[in-house]
Amino acid sequence: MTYAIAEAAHRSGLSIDTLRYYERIELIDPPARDSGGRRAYTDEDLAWLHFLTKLRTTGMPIKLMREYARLRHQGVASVGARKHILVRHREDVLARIEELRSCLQVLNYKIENYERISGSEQDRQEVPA
Amino acid sequence: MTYAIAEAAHRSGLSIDTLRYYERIELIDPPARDSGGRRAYTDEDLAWLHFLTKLRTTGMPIKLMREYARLRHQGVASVGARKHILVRHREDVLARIEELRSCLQVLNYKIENYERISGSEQDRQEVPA
DNA sequence: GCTTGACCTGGAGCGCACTCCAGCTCTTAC
DNA sequence: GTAAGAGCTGGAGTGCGCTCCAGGTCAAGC
Repeated sequence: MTYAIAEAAHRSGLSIDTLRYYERIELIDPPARDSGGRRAYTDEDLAWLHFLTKLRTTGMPIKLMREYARLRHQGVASVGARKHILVRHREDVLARIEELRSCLQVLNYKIENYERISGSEQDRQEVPA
Repeated sequence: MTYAIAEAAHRSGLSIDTLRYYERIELIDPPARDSGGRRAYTDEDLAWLHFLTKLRTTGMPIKLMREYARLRHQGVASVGARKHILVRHREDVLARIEELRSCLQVLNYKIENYERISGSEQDRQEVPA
């Protein structure tokens, strides 16, 4: 089973242009081509794309994703290096979640404040900032 | 108490250039100037900057921050609109946290997988993608 | 056999959020 | 009074991650 680029785009949630872009910058291997020279993505290609989108979503820079993709070509010899990248990235993601959570508290505080202001009729007594 | 731009940069965690940039794009009001024409930031300015950095950290686009800053000038009349922005943004942040969490599971799965591979001596039997 | 539509390539363009630069002024310390 | 250093302005440049475009090919349906 293979997929034309439009279908691969649909399934991966990326645009057609982005798929070709990812290929150009060597994030993904050039997929097979059909008789007419068109890209034919396999399920394996899609699985890799799916994983890449997870890395992107979590904010991994494309440079590092490329590094990871490069290591992948070296097979089992690079397992340690790849694991290292993912473990470090996991730390980044956890830190990011914590950061968001801490900002959330500020947001909550501000929102509560607005509720107090509009709840009461005391005008013009807004807390600065 | 006022602060020179270098000190304001230090305290806000932004760069001097970014402070001037934020002023240019009307994210912050032009601060007072000292006798020599140099910017003199107040504690209130810093408090606003501090809040802005929270919004930035949580991924609010600068356009929306500008809108928020604009509303702020309208005083109490805009409290509803400002609250609305923050409430919507809070939803975005919560959704983002959930997204990160879900990606974390994929990451964990991959890392465990790598641990199985390098733990056993079975080479070349890597799960695709 | 001709139109239509998906796909192809190489390369240019874009939006965002800064970041840097040249050339100037102003204060402070010697 | 002069040299150093912080700050000033307007404007150009940067890096990232796409996104768009022109001009062409190819296969399928009428």
